[in-house]
Amino acid sequence: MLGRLPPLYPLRAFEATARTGSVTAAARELNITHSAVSHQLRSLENYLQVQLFRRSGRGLLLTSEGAALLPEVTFAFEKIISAAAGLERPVMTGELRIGCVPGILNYWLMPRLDDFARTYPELRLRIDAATGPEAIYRSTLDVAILYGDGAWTDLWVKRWNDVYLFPVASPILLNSKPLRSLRDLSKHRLLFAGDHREWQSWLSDADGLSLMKCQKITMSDAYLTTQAAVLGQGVALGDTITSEPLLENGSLIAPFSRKVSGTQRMYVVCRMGGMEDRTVRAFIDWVFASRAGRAVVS
Amino acid sequence: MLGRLPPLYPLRAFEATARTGSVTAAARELNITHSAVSHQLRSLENYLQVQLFRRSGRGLLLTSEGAALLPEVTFAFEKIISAAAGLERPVMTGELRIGCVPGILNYWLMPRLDDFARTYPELRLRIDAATGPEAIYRSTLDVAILYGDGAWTDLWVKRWNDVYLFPVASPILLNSKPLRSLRDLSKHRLLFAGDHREWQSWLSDADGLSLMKCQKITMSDAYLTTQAAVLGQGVALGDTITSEPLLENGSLIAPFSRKVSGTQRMYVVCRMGGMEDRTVRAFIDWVFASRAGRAVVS
DNA sequence: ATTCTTATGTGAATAATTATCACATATTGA
DNA sequence: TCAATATGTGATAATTATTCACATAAGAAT
Repeated sequence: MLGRLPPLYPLRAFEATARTGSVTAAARELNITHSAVSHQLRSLENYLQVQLFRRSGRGLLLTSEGAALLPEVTFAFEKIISAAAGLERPVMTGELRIGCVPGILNYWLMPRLDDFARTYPELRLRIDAATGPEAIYRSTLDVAILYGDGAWTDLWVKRWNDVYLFPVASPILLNSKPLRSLRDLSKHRLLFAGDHREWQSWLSDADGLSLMKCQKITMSDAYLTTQAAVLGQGVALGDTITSEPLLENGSLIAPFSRKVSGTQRMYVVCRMGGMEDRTVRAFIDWVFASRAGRAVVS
Repeated sequence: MLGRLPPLYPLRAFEATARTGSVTAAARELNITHSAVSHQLRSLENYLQVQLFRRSGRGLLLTSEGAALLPEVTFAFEKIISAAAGLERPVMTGELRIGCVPGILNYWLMPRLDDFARTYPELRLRIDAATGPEAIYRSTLDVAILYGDGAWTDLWVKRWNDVYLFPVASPILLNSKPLRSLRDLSKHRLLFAGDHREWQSWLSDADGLSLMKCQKITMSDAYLTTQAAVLGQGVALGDTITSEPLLENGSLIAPFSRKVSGTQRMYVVCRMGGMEDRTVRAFIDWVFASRAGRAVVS
């Protein structure tokens, strides 16, 4: 190995960017921010002293040097991936205990679980609804997808997805009782998950109104409010992840386009050394690879 | 790129270790410590959940998994190196001004300079003896190989080599005036470079003696004392780098096997943004690749 | 056997790199 | 012209890589 290897992570950023044709797409693929990719590209160009892209405002274009580099690098990385994947190693066996907040569990995880389970047929899966990390601490669960502030001590935590909130209701309900303006909301029943903060934040973002005096029903979690909304029981605050399939198949309608970001975020969590467990890591890798905002499973 | 890339720097450590068959050799090749390589290997095995080496005390042996991985990875890295090297880019031209402490300059740099110059035929080189970083600050020099404590502010500094010191003298001198024991030293003339600290440290390491009362000559740098030793003028403190060729061709003899490490070290230095200059980086890369302790140029 | 020398392993601390955040800038298209 | 979308950037945070200082282990040398 006489020559010198260029910095490898910048190179991987280049590869993904050049292949997808976009910094943003590369960032999504690599599960990092576009900012990180942008920095890496700059540092690679600087290191190689070659311009790899021509910037044209909104998009990038490979220069001839970049175009020459891309296939070689793609090939090399694919070689590495396949070599690493092809290593003989024990089949994944044992039990993996997964926790998940109810909404994501029903509308995101359940429909995709088959994909994961199929990959590790020898793995026994146990799925539990969980709203906090307690079961992880207690070692009753190995991994969990949770909503919160991410400040759970002594746990391995990684941000998974941001959540954006907007009102949703059943088309049947809206048919009988229209919802065209904010004012109309007061004629509806509002469905609260947990506390009132999220609705409050949406309303105040909408026009500075605070909670209007209309009927309110509070339920323990977003899954229940969403289900209630589907059944025409009232207007819930849906989120980008759980409501997506319901909007798509027509079970729900989003009468307002305004979205506010949730007061907290989605995190993937396991115990401190948990990532050393292959099954845990496999699940976490899969969760990030299948992450919302990417290709949707039909 | 569906699969996931394993951590790349650990992978590069694996490649070098597996290819050379030794952690130490890999570390030398990568210009990092064996400790770093060892850590990386462990973390790669841990990540892949595969044992890549079988440890047998003093050496390593590839497992069958490791053996399967090696050629693929070597191939991939070579592909990357050749692709990066093959990029169209301007020939290196202009002037590169190199400074070096006199001893290394004469006994290490000079004999190897041809190798560097041949690689960049369009580059005009200017070589100066330099004992400190002043000329770098003044922008009279672009890079330098210096002896010191490395604490030069506002400069890019990287440790190059440690230096070990031991007495050296001409065989002719020793023929006429033997030097078998420490006591014999007092009958000789000692040659000091700069200050007395280095001799003092060797003597105190040898038997707690401080500077004995024998004749002393002080010269400005180690090149002069070494030359004086070659000419039979006395006993100098040679170092591992500069004395090596002289010991090899018989111009000098090291009557004692005891070595002490120098009070300071060798560093490669340039101005802060200097590494962005391709010629500077090329030289620094070359200096580290040709570093003492590696293959010797005949 | 005992010491020397050479090689690898390890935990804690440091250095360096990579990634994020919070904006800024620029382009396209409604 | 104003959103909406995409990239760029400096400052900061987080993560990785590397060193350090010492431990361990096995051949080689005495």
